[in-house]
Amino acid sequence: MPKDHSLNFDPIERAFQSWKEHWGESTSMLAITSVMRAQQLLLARVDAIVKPYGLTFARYEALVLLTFSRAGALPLSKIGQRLQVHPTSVTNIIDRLEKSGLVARRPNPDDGRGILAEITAKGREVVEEATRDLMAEEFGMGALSSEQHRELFTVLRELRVAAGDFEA
Amino acid sequence: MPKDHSLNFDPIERAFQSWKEHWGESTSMLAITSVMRAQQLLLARVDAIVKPYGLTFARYEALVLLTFSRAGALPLSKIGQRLQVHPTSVTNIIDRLEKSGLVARRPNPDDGRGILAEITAKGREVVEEATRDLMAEEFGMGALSSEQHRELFTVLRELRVAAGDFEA
DNA sequence: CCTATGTCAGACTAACTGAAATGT
DNA sequence: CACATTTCAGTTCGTCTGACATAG
Repeated sequence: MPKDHSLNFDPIERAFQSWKEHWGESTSMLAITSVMRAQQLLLARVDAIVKPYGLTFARYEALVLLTFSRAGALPLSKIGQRLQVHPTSVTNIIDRLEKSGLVARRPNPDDGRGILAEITAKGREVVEEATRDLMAEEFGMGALSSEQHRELFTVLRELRVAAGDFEA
Repeated sequence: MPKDHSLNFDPIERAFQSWKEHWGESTSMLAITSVMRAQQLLLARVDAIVKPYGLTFARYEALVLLTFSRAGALPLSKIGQRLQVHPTSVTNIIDRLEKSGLVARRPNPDDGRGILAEITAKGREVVEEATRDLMAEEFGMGALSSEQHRELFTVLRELRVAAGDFEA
C-alpha cells in the first residue's frame, strides 16, 4: 500500500486560490468542497466506530429512530421519510438489520399494504452500546465546541430549507 | 412511485429533542446529522447539473484539478492526494474520463512507474461549460451569503485539521 | 380508477481489500 | 531489498429506475 503522507497545505484553500485566478472568486465552491470533505471524514470515523456491532451509520440511524418511537416499531415508509432515504434503500437497510436479529418485520395492523419494522431486545442492547461508543468520541466532532456544533446546524438548516428538505 | 410529501417539521431538530430525552444532549449529533444531510442534498444537486456532460461531481473535480495544473497533466497518484480519493477510485474516475475523450493517459517521463492524466481540448471545453452552469447555480449554495460560506469553511477546516486531513 | 406500499431485478458510483506487475 | 505506482478482481454500501403485486 502507498504510504499516505498527508499534504503540508490545505488542498481546499489551494483550490480556492486557483479557482479565483481562472474563473473568479467563488465562496460557494469553497463551502461545498468543505462540506463534502468533512462528510467524508466524519462518515469514515463513525462507520469505523459502529462496525464492531455489524452496523453502518445508516443502519445505526434506523435503529435509533425505532428506539425513539413509542411502540419501538414504525412503517418502512415512515422510516424512509424521516431518514430521507430511498424506499429501496429502506428495504435493504431493514433486510440487513433483520438478518442480524436487531429488527423484525411484522404486518401493519392499520394498513394491509404496510410493513412495520420493530426493534428487538438485542437491537436495543446493540443501540445502547453503539451510542455509548459514539458519544464517547463525540461523533468525530470533538474538535469543535458546542457553539460551533449549533452554528453548523443553524447555517446548514438554512440550506436544507432552501432545498425543500422540509416545510419551514 | 410514492409521492414524496415533505415533512412539516425538521427531522434533525426532532431527532435532537428525542435524543436529549433518551441519552442527554448531544450537539455533536446535531452537527453530524446536519453535515450528512447537507452533503446529500448538495451532491444530488451538483451531480444533476453536471450530468448532461456525462460527468459526476467527482469526475468534474478531477477535470478542474487538471485545468489548474501548468501542463494540463498530473500523475494519478497526485490526483488521489489532492482530491483525497482512493487509488482504485482514481483509476476508475480516469477510466471514465478517458472513455469520454476528456482525458488521455500517457507515461510519466519523470517516473517509469507513473501515469499522467492529461486533459484534452474537448475536456477543456466541457469543464468550461460545466463550470458556467455550476457557478450560475452557485453550487446549490445560493441560499447562503458569502460570509456564511466562509464561516462553513473556517469551522469545517478545524474539523479537517483535527482529523489529520493535512498538516496544519 | 388512481394512488400508496413494499419488493425485486438490474445498473451505477465510489469505497475498500488483497494481490499483482512494474519500476525506483 | 523495501517501497511507490497503478491496475485488477471481487465485495460492500447506498442510490436510482422500472416493474410488479397488493391494498386503500
